Amino acid sequence: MGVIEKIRPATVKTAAPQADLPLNQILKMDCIEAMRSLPDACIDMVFADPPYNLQLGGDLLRPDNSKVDAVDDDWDKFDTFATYDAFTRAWLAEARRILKPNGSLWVIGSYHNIFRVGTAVQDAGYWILNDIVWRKSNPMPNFKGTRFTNAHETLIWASKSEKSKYTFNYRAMKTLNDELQMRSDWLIPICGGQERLKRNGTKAHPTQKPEALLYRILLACTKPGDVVLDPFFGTGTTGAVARRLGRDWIGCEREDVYCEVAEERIAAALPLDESALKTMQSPKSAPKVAFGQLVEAGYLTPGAKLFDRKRQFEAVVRADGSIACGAVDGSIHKVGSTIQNAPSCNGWTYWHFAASDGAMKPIDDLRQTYLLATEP
Amino acid sequence: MGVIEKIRPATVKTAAPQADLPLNQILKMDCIEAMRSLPDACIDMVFADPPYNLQLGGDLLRPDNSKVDAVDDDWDKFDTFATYDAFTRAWLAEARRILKPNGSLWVIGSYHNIFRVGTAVQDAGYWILNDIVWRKSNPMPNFKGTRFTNAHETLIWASKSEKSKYTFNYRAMKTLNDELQMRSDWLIPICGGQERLKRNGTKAHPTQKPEALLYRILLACTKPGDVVLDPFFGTGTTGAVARRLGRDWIGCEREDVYCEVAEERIAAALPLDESALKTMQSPKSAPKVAFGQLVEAGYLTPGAKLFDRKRQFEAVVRADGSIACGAVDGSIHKVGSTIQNAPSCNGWTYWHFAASDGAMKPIDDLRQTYLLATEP
DNA sequence: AACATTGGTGAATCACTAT
DNA sequence: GATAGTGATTCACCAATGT
Repeated sequence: MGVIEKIRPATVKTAAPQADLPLNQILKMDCIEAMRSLPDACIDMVFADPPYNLQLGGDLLRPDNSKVDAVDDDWDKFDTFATYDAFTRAWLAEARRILKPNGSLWVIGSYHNIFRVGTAVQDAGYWILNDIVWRKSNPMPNFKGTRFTNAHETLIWASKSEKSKYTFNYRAMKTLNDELQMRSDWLIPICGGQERLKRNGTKAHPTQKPEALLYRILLACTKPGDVVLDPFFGTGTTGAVARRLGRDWIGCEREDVYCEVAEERIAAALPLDESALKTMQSPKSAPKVAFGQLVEAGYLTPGAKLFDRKRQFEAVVRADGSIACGAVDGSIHKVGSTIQNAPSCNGWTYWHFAASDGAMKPIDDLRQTYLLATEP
Repeated sequence: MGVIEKIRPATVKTAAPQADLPLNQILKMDCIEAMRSLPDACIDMVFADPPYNLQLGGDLLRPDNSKVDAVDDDWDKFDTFATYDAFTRAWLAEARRILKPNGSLWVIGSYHNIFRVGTAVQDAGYWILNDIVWRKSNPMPNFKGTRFTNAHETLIWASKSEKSKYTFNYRAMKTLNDELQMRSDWLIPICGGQERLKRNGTKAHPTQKPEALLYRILLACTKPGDVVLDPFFGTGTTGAVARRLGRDWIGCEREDVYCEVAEERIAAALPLDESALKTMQSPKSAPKVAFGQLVEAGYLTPGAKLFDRKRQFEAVVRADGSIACGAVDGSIHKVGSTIQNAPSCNGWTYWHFAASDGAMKPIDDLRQTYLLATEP
């Protein structure tokens, strides 16, 4: 019997002062302008899929309106990069302002732009937690045979600052990946088939992202009820997945066509019910049990003997829940670390007791039994 | 039969004025100084494995309390991003000067530094051709369960300029990859076992790269007789592979110990061993599918019901790919074994879902469908 | 000889709470 | 803010030893 059964339901979040946020809406304007209309520290996650190419076509902010003669290729390139960098730094700064202190940022890009974005992320004060590789199971081939098949895109996951206590649902990710830690390389098909949104028979958006990608991101790094903002909303993949997973969302998008498609799509995306939303929890969210409680409750009698797995050490349980091993005494953890000369020790798994059948079992088993018996 | 045999003989090169180059030698000095001693446009490829600027905190302990041997060498320490950027731009500029017009650059890094390096590569006038993901088959886990397992590093491949007629041995790569185009994600084990160089019983260099990685790079982007320069030579992986493949090399390295180890190693010039060849020839990973992927991909919706063949038990699919059957929850395998009180259970064949025609089908059918749809 | 068990390790930005 | 206490946390591969 595992630990899972003991997990309490998600604690109810204290009424968030978010009543004035434009939740679950598309702000039909430039993303920087849109973010400026929001208060500081109100967003749990920003997911951004910014323009990749550097052919800006007047779309983006140009710090000064000077026109550069495209005589020198290198200079022209530099100007283009500088313009893109300025735009990137501007939206990243706004995004960081509206992020809560423990909020996090996801950005996706390809080799055309991701290095510039990543540098700007670091310079803006974010703290990179991982870079993630989206491996496409069905990428477009390199028709000319001149390069390697460009079969992946890169995502950056960063917290607002180095000290942030960001959300990472470790256990849910491990469960999702067949009880192995989720790695930084994800194999996910590109968006096609029924999922690919069409408008007048052609694809509605050139770079629609697969829902599976957003699903994993939101499941990993947000909690139900969190607010996710997407500055480049497009056809609303972020909104659709957020709604399904019981997260609130805010989108920024200037193109009317995209907004229409996104609104239809999200309306059709049904939220999951609460039981389906539940994910595997880490044992640390289970109520704590002090070793002394087991003694009080009679699961172990004062005077009982505890052993390490190899029976090299023997300790005696005392009435107050401390244990003594030779001259060393104290908590199960402290004695364990002292006699091993280790910096730390989890006494629950280090110490064993002799069960009625003579087998040695970790005292953590007793804790589980106690939890089962005392859970309301 | 390896791939080597398929390589065409070197096309006759126009009399190369390279008689005065320090071929197949280690220049025992700072790499910028070393490159300055070389003439313009004399190198076919630069492969660089620069310091990553890891910025590690305190010690990291494994679950068994042993200490992780961190990279704490002085050569990896930089005060600020600005210092690191200046260093990066300086060596990239020298490297570009000594590259032939059709030469190309490879750089490897992790999320700590690769974004800054990539930005500098673009700003220096190089033209990025691909970014390549080295997926590690055996990375170090994330011991604390705080992030995704950092399971890859990133390489950038760039030509000297946009107009360069760079070398890409498309046919050799396709042959190496079972007659499929070589993709931008490469699965290669980290360097260990016999290949890992030791000095006094401990690793000679903290970040020795696997020969398989260099093998693929040199095979793809150089011709026999080409000159490869490595500004951060370390223990000479680049030199060893270059020699085996009939390429000339030049290394830059300041540390005497690394130079000694590298010289011995290259002199020994071991032929590729069988295991290394195998890793290079069969880069495809086993098509393993986690149950959670089916949920992410929409093959099963959270909230869907699963049944055993006799419909005695019913379980609900949850968002993270766990299932819940009454009070029991966990993976499809664990829940199956628990409710049957069996030591183990193959969830794929035990659990069934109701197909659109009402028939009960094992979820393994979904896995097969998914594999067919996503097989790379 | 063949197989099972144990121990070691790899470019890592690796905890949280109460006092 | 610093310190101390509690206790959560690992995958693949290789080498050496044990059965």
